[in-house]
Amino acid sequence: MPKRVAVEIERSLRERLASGEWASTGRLPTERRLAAHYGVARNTLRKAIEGLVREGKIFRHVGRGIFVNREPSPIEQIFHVLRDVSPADLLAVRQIVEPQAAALAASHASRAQIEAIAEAHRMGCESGEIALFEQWDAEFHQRIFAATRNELLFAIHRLLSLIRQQNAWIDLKRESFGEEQRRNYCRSHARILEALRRRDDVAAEREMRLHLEETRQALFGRH
Amino acid sequence: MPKRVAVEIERSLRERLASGEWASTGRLPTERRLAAHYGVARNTLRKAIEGLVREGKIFRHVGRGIFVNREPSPIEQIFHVLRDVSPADLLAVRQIVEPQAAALAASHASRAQIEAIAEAHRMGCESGEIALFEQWDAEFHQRIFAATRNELLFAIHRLLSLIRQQNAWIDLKRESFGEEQRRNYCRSHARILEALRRRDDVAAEREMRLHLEETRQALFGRH
DNA sequence: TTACAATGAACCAATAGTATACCAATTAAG
DNA sequence: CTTAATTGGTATACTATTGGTTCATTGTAA
Repeated sequence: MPKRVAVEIERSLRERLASGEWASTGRLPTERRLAAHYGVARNTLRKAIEGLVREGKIFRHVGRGIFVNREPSPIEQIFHVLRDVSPADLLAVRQIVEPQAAALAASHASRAQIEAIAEAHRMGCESGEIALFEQWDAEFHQRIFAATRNELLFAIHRLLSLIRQQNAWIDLKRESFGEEQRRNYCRSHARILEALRRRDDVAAEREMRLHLEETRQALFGRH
Repeated sequence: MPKRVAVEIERSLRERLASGEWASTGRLPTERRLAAHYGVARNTLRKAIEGLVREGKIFRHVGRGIFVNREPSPIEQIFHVLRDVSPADLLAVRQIVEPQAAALAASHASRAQIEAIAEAHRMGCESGEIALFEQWDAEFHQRIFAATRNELLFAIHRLLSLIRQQNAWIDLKRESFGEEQRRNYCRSHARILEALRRRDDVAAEREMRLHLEETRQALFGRH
């Protein structure tokens, strides 16, 4: 029978790969070098590595080379997801988290923190430009999370803010954002702030929920 | 093989930056000087520093030069917080997020996803060792988040799981975790699963809320 | 002979790096 | 204030290397 050199080479490459021989640099020699190393034609070597490619143990790029498939760390995996989250998913999470955060803030906020929230509300309502309003709008929500006195909750909110900043679909919102909408938001913020001042966690939760429903309709229309 | 000089230079610059070589003046040499130092074209050097710019470790100004950014990037700041979150804060966030996630799962889960949740429940109840039970317990909750079909929500849950894994205070829980508690958890899981099977989002939310209250009492005692 | 593995060669397309020029913002000297 | 030099930002042309592909040819076992 024919010598079947390819399967021998494939076995050898599997061993060398498992031994971590290429793990440090993360890349293998070129096909031509490997072929020369095994004293074999490039076609034969390509047959030998096709199985490894199909199994996902290695992957190749034209003009670059052959690389070992390194499993990304859990954190890397998570952040890979965060890069392209849909606006619908983001809003759904906000609708889960923010009303409860408002309730917590009503219970836990210091007087200074509530005044900081009030300041953000006032600056937002008084600001003329849309860009400035959006900045104070973000500040308003952020200060509510800070007032929960829950570091983890605050961190999650900053994470959500980061997603909003680095995703382009936020521009869609800006187009559909007029003067009337701005006044509505301002009134909603006022009701939330009022509930916080009264330390009324139930009302704060409700008003924040209504505010986010308002936001949802501005983005996606009513259901 | 293509030399990939840029990657090497990027690694070198990362080291020199971390070592504080440019910390005193706060600025790096010009692109042309750095390129000459590494004996490389300016294009290549620019590729090498693009990653550092994207991560916010350095920033550039036309006509001025390249400067080191003393402030950690937003993501680094967030993760610095995540490293030492109190168990109380973590549980509070779980109590906010997980009941709503259960409700979403009841509405959005596929039949296969519900069966996957049921499997995790069954394996957990049948497992003899505590360690094995905890593994399936985590899997139970994770699969509920997967069933929400909200990628961001799923990512947040994996983030919370990471925090639990890398913080040492989880050991406190294990000490206070007996056979009776395990049976209680198993019954709670069964009620949650039943609600999911009925597509009853209100019941799923309620049962998950009760389950987390149960967890809170196991950790901190009753209020 | 026949079937199949392997060879050797050629060419394509993608990528990395080099070299060069020009632009716009900034800075410093006159 | 004006002007020249410096610096990062950008674009283009060119070279070399690498994986992707095809094809004619050779060698060997059935």
